[in-house]
Amino acid sequence: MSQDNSETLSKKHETPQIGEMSSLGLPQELVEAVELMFFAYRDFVSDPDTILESHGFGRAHHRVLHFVGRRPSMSVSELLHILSITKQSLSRVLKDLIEEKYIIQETDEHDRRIKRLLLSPKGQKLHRNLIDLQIQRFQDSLAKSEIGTLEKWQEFMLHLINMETKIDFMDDIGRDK
Amino acid sequence: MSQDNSETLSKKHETPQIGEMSSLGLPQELVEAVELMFFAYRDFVSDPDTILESHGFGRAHHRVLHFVGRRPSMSVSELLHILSITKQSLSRVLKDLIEEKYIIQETDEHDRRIKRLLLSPKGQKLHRNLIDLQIQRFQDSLAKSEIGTLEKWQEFMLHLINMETKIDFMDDIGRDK
DNA sequence: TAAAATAAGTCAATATGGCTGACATATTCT
DNA sequence: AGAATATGTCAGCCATATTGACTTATTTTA
Repeated sequence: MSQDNSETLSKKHETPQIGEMSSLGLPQELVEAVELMFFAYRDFVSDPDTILESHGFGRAHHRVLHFVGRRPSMSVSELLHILSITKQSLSRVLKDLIEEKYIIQETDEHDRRIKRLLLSPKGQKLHRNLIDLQIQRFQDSLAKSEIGTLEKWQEFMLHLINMETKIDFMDDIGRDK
Repeated sequence: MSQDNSETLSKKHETPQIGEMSSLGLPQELVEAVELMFFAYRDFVSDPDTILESHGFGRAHHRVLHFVGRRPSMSVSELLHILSITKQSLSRVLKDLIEEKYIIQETDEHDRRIKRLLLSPKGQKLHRNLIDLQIQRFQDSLAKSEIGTLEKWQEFMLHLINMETKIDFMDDIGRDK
C-alpha cells in the first residue's frame, strides 16, 4: 500500500522521471491514461446509441455503416478484414442494413463473385447523423484543450468524457486542468 | 461522391480552416480521428486478452480487477456506478473473481451492509501483469510521438495501433508521420 | 420500536454480438 | 475439368449486457 515497494518495479517501468507514483507503484500519469482510454472511448461511442436504437440497430450496425460510408465500394471480405470479425457475425448486421435499404450491393464489373457495398441516400443520411455527433464531441473537446504533451493529450481525452462521468469519477484525475 | 456538396455542410461543421474535406464533406482530420478512436481502443484492449483467456476470464473480469486494484476498498455499488452496468451483470464476473480468490470481500466496520472489495496478492499480481502490458503500449507510443496539436495527438493514437492493423488499413491515414 | 430505506445477492428470461464448423452456390483461375 | 475464391447460410455455443421480481441483512427514520 505504501510506496516502499518501488524497488520491485518491473524493469520496463524504470525512469519515472518527474511523475509521482500511483498506489500501484506505477507512474500516476500512465495509470490515469489507461483509465482515460476506458472512459473516453465508452462515452465517445455512447452518443450515437440513441439514434441507432430508434432504428433497431446496435453498435455493430454502426461500425458497418461507418466503414461502408468511409470506403465506398468495399467488398465484403475487405470489410471483414477491417472489422476483424467473422463473416457469420457480419452477416446478421449486414443483412439488416441491406434489407432495410441502408446499404446497397453492386456486383463488381470485372469479377462477378465480388459484391461492392455502398450506402444508399438513406444510409448516407444516417451515417452523417451519427458521425456528426462524434465529430461534434471532438470539436467541443478540441475547443477546450490545447494539445501539447502527454498532459495535453490527457486533457484532450478528459474533455471527451461526459460531464456526469467526470463529476462522479474524475475527482482524482485531472483536478487542475 | 465528389466534393460539390460542401454547401450542404451542417452548420456545426463550418470553419474547416486549413484542413481538406473528406469524401463525406467533413474535415478529413476529424473523420480520421473518429476511426483512430476505434482502432486504437480495439488494439489497446487486445493485449491483456491472452493472459485473461488463460485464466478463463474475459474483459468484464479485467475491468473489475482494474478498478478494484486502483480504488481499493470500494463498495459493490460504487463499482457498479463506475462500470455503469447492472448488478446482475457484475455478479457473475465478481463471483468468479471471488471464488478463485483474486478479490477479497471485507465487511465495512461502520456499516455492515457494505462489502469492501480488495485485490488479494494473487489478484494484485494479475492486475499488475495486465496493466504492465497497457502501460508498455503507452510508453512505446509515447517514445515514438511528440505530442503537440491535434495532429500530434493523432500521431500518438496512431502509434497505439498494431503494426499489422496499420499496414492493412492505415494506407490513407497518417501517411507522412 | 416498528416501518422504511439501503446494500447486496439471486432467479429467470431476453438480446446482442462475438465464435466455430460444415456446407452451398456462383464465378474465376489454372 | 478441377481448384480456388467470394459470398452466403444453417446450427449451435459463449460472453456480456439487459429487465423485473424477490430475499436477506442491516441501518435509518418517523
